[in-house]
Amino acid sequence: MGKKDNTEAEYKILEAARKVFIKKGYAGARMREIADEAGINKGLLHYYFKTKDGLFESIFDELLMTFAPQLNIIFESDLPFFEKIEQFINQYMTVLINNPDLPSFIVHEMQQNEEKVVNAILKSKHKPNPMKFMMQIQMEVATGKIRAINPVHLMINMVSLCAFPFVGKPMFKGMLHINDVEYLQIMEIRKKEIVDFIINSLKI
Amino acid sequence: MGKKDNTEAEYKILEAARKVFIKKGYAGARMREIADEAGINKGLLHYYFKTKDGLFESIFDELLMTFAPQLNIIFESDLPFFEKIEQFINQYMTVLINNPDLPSFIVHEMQQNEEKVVNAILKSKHKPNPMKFMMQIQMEVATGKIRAINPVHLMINMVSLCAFPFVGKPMFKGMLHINDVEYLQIMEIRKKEIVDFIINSLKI
DNA sequence: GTCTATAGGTAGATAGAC
DNA sequence: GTCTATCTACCTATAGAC
Repeated sequence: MGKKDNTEAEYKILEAARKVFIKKGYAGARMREIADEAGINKGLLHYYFKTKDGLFESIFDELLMTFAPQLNIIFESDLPFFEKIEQFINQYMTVLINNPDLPSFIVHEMQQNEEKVVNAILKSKHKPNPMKFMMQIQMEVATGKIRAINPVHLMINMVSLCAFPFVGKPMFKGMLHINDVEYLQIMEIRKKEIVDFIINSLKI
Repeated sequence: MGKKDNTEAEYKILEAARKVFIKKGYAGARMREIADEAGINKGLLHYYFKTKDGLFESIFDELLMTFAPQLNIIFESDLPFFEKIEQFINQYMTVLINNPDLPSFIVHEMQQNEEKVVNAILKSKHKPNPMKFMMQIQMEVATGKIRAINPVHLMINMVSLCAFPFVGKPMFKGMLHINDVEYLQIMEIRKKEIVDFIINSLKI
């Protein structure tokens, strides 16, 4: 077997690493399992990525960026208030539906290495900056467009209503006695449910 | 050193195991670290608990029970609807504020071993059964007491608004530039914020 | 019951043939 | 570039002294 396109092996390794790390977490993942998943040899992992830690960082940064820019859409856009909320919910839920196991992975690894991860986010050019959005909320309150509400909690509410159903998927699946496919269908319907829930709560 | 009260050593081990498992997760926890945390020898762990897996199960079942019975309070009580919601939010948030690292641990380990954990819950006498509560929601809608809302999503909303701020604590702390003490203060205020948010959303 | 010492297994990482 | 074989370190678990 001659030499292959090196980008292909590297790509297969990254794909496999993403899959295994997301499923098992950093501590639970095995270099052996990543190699098997990629269909290559264990030694080759260390040829492309010196250490497990290096491989992890290569994929983690990329995964973080799957979420952070989506958050910035709401925080920094100039849309009218209710439209901004609706667009954020739809867009964020779509990302989550397409990556249902990602939230659990992110929050777990963030907790394992809080300062390291938080610093990585803050240094990133995609750093979430909710201040503009929270000021817009206060403006809406001040001008009587919505009821008085604490901007910090409204922001937390929006993210929580979208993200937790994916983090707690096993629990809700068990309580509702449904399978993965049915759960994702519920999440699809949920886009509109969340928007209605928030908008109704904000009306004067 | 003579023999000590055996319940004391066992208690210290369980305390230490709970702390280390919650912080590091099953895969990341080390028997050595648990022994050190308990102030006893590594060999003694295996005297009281044959295996790491056995020690884990000893504490995990107990931790699960910290949450499930609280959920049943809302699902099975006979309180008027809005009072039931308020009591649930206050009670559940109090549990979470007193155990802020528990949600991340539970959801991560549930995902690692979904069928095993879900079966353990379903077999438990504290099994969460949201059916009664969801039927009450439908009754409120039918009698025109609240706006039309999907009971499944209202139930998910209530849990999500309480639990996610703890799962995503590192993220929110980073975004808001605050420390742990300040974060818990926000969570204390949040009890009322969540109740207001839900009640306002349900009004006709 | 509590400790020390160590066995047995497996993980990440390296060396070297091809 | 890709593989096999192996090293070293660490982790769980056991054996045995006290």
